[in-house]
Amino acid sequence: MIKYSKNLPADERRAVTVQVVVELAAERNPSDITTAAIAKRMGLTQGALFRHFPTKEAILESVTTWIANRLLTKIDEAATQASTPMAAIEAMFMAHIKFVSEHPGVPRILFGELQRPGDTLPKKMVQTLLRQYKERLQRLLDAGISAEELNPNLDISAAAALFIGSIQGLVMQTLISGDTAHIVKAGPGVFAIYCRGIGRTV
Amino acid sequence: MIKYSKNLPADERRAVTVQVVVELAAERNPSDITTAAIAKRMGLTQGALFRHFPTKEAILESVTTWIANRLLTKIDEAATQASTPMAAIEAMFMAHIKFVSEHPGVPRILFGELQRPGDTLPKKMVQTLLRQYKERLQRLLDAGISAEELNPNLDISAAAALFIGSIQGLVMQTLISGDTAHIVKAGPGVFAIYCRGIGRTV
DNA sequence: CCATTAAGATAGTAATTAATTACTATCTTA
DNA sequence: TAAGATAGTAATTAATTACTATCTTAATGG
Repeated sequence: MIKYSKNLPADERRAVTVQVVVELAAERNPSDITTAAIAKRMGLTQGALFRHFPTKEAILESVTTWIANRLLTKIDEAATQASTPMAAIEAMFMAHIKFVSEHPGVPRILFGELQRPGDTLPKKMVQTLLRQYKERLQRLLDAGISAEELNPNLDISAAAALFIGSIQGLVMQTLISGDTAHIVKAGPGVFAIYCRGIGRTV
Repeated sequence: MIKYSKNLPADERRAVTVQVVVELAAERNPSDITTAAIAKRMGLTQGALFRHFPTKEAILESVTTWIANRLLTKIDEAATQASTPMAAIEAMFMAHIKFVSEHPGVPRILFGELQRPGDTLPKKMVQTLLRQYKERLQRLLDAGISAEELNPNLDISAAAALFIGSIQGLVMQTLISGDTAHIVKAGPGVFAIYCRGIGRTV
């Protein structure tokens, strides 16, 4: 396993570090992740981390960048393959819950960053990510109305909020049950109700 | 202000402490709240806290108890005043977002506790709260189907998850915008879509 | 009005944290 | 294969954490 290799090139070490943080965030509250824990998971000493990142904050910045790139790429790929706006919204939903089920730490990291007081760089990055996410969503919802797939009187902003919320609700469910696979199983049922809520006819 | 009074009776001091934690959770990540910060907010020294609570964990237990009692009472009051199951669901939703807008720290505390590894007492208390919440919800949804207000083929479990998620989505929105009043303004729009999603006709 | 007691202040503790240090092992390449 | 660059180690730092022991003050009932 590369994760336990020593003397990795700096860029690989940084990449592995990001992965380890995402991994640890699946197991505990992201704000409880210490630099010692990150290093230990890689089989490194704590001090070695600071050869590759100037501060702990810089690690979180890299993690946020990875999440943003990865998530937006995944949902864009899914959406572009769909033929109708409604199909694109569904594909986006499924791609998102697949990503989250593969990386259960991700929503915790995002939610955690948003809670931080003041204007830290990682927090602003998460806000940017969610803004971009919302833009894509609203574009699709607009297109769906134009294509007469959706309720013409739909409140676009509310529909976007509920879309994000539906995923967050599934995340809550997995936190209650402790079963990360639950989100994929329960996802379609939740989306069906959402779909009915924004749709043209029932 | 009672909060800054000295020499409060022990039970009052404990009550004030709980309020202060809820207050602080609105401003920062709940897991970043230190005993020093709690004491400072009350105009007390840090050591004085431990006259009233044996451990920090015990403070969190009291906070969770307060939230559970308060939230369940509020939604029960709201639901019992409604005449139809659907009206009760709506009243429950509005009561919940009102409570959350008055105490923005509450959903953060609940989400934070759920993330903790292992089986801490506060975590189990939150799981119990959410289970009780879901029970009430599913009872109302069942009644709504019987009363022919709701889609007879409704996936009750998914509908409950989406209900909780819709609130969580609104919370996310407030975290992005930083505007706690937003949740009350945007709430009805989100609920309208939810309502359409579970409803019988459109 | 004073003695008792509950509440709080003061001044600590040990453990943990992110970060820094001087040093060593390993890889690359000319 | 020697020299320089890169990656990691081990020990230590100052700050912060939850928690405790001891002293002081304020409220209250006889």
